[in-house]
Amino acid sequence: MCDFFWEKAGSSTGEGDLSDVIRAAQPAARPESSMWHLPVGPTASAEQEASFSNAFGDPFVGLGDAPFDELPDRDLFEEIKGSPYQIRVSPAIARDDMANNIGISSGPTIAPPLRTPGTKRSMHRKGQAKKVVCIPAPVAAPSASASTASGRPTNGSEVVPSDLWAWRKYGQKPIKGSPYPRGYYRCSSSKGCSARKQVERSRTDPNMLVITYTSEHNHPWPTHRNTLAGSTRGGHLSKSLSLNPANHNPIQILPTQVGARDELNKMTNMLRMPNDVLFKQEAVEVGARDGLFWGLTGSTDAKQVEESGEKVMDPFSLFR
DNA sequence: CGCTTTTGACCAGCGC
DNA sequence: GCGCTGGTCAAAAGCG
Repeated sequence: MCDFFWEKAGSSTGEGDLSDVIRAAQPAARPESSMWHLPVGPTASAEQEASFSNAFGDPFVGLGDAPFDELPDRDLFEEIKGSPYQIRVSPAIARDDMANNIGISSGPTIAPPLRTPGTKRSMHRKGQAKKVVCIPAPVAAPSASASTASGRPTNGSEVVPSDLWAWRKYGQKPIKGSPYPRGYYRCSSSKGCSARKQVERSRTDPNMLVITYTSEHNHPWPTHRNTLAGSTRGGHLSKSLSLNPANHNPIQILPTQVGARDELNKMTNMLRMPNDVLFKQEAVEVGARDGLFWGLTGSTDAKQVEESGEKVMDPFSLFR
């Protein structure tokens, strides 16, 4: 299972119902909407893959605050279906009782979020901006899975998707009820930045990473990342996925941008590959290049774009 | 030297 | 008040 949260635009209190979410997602009202897409899971059917492919260029599904404690009723679900924003969840994490309660299949196109009880602790932190995203866990090469780039044993640490922000790990704790530890990261791009993120594997779907972002960055994107000394932050995309739920990244791949369409077609073909590799690894890269995760890019590419002053990213540079 | 990760200790909130 | 749990701190050590 992967926990889901609905984003209520303009609010970080975690309050509000799903209707607010849908209305807030209307393009006219929120053109800058930085919605997130939940990739179809590894068991996607051809039909689901097609739906996934068709999602290129679509707005993405919103995630964020407001724990969604109850399944939506039929009317609300119809409202969701009528919205321009589709809600996709991994079939692997769509519950059977969703279908029973709402009369839909647990396909990828539209499904209600999971029941997310929400811990008392998480609930008591009122007023703190929080975004939760679920992504396919990057699959590291065997040689890299057991140790960091610096050669230290990782003691079970995740291969954490990186982004343009510099994160410094400051703790790791085993979480009760989960076989996987949770890593704690803070922004090291700027002193005094309160941005934090937590990374853990979904306890019921180990192929998914649950990343919780807390607080916003109080500074612009770093012009360059800090020294990599002692860092595990490599620039290799197959091990390094970037995502930016704060939607601060000015570098985005859009289907209409030069070179992007061919790349998207390529991704579409990739998505038709009926194997786990696609969804466990390739889909991550597809998501990265497609903008399924906004502003995904390797640090090198970001630097190149920045230095050249261009805002259009060369997707093929990611293969170099 | 300045950065990183690792890891045990410490602290605070919550339930009983 | 006590114990459990999650979140943070800080020392140690490695890397470029």
